[in-house]
Amino acid sequence: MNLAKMQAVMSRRFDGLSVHGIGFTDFAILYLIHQAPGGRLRRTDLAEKAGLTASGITRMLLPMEKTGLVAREASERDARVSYAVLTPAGRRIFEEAKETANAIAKEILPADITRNQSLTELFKLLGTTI
Amino acid sequence: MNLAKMQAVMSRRFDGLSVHGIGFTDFAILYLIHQAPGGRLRRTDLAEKAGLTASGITRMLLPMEKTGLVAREASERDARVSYAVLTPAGRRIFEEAKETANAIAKEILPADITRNQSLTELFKLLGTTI
DNA sequence: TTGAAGTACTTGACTACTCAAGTATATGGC
DNA sequence: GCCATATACTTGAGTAGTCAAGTACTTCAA
Repeated sequence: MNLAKMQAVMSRRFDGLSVHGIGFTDFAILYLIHQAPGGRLRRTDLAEKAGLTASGITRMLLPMEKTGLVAREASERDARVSYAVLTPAGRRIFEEAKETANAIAKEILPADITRNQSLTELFKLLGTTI
Repeated sequence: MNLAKMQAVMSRRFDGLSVHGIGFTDFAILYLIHQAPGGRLRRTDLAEKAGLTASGITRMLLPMEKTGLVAREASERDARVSYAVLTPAGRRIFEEAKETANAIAKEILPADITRNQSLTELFKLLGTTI
């Protein structure tokens, strides 16, 4: 229950990203592509990292391709895979949204560093147990 | 990102509840009604506790009313509110599903108590900061 | 070198929500 | 007593996913 509520509160808070015309998941996707080696990610890997299914990624990326935030790039080695890359517009929106996201994160997390630390520690913990 | 993934993994794990014919949110709803004082909850309060909107509750409860897990109870004082209560069938299913949920939770959480403790502590922490 | 099994992705049909607007009732100040 | 404002809930339309099935390609072993 706490988890569901927490999740609900989190994504509600990050609604501030909508000023950039993107949602929380879109931001996550831009982030993941941005920091991937070579600035590109196979859709399958993107799905795994974002905690979605492959079909979820197809559907999320469709409007993002239409509005020109991300683009497809074929693989030279494997005709099945297509990479997701950021367009210049996508990079720009991501940088802007990152500022907003950071501001929101700072607002949510207390200034108190010890708390912040236990938070990251907690996430680490959850990462290992799941 | 971690949060989204964690949430995804969690609800995937709790798919085991489907043997009882209910999902994770349904279980949460049964739980919340069950442990409410008087065994009943205003739909609004249920929404707040479950981290949903009022309309989300309306839609979740609709099939649960049809299959006879929960029922409506009018308020004597306020004609606007209707309480959600468990039917005998709902109570039975809840008790059965609780066993399953506990088993899943034990499987997910490590036997190590210190970890478990920091987990609950973390949740407490998040409760205060959000 | 071919065919069986596996992987990457898309699509159709569905679920579980959300928000905005609407209905019904309650409350508090005048 | 009556109106403005607020609260509880429902409903229509839309979004963000899921799963199962299908297509296209790859790999590997006989």
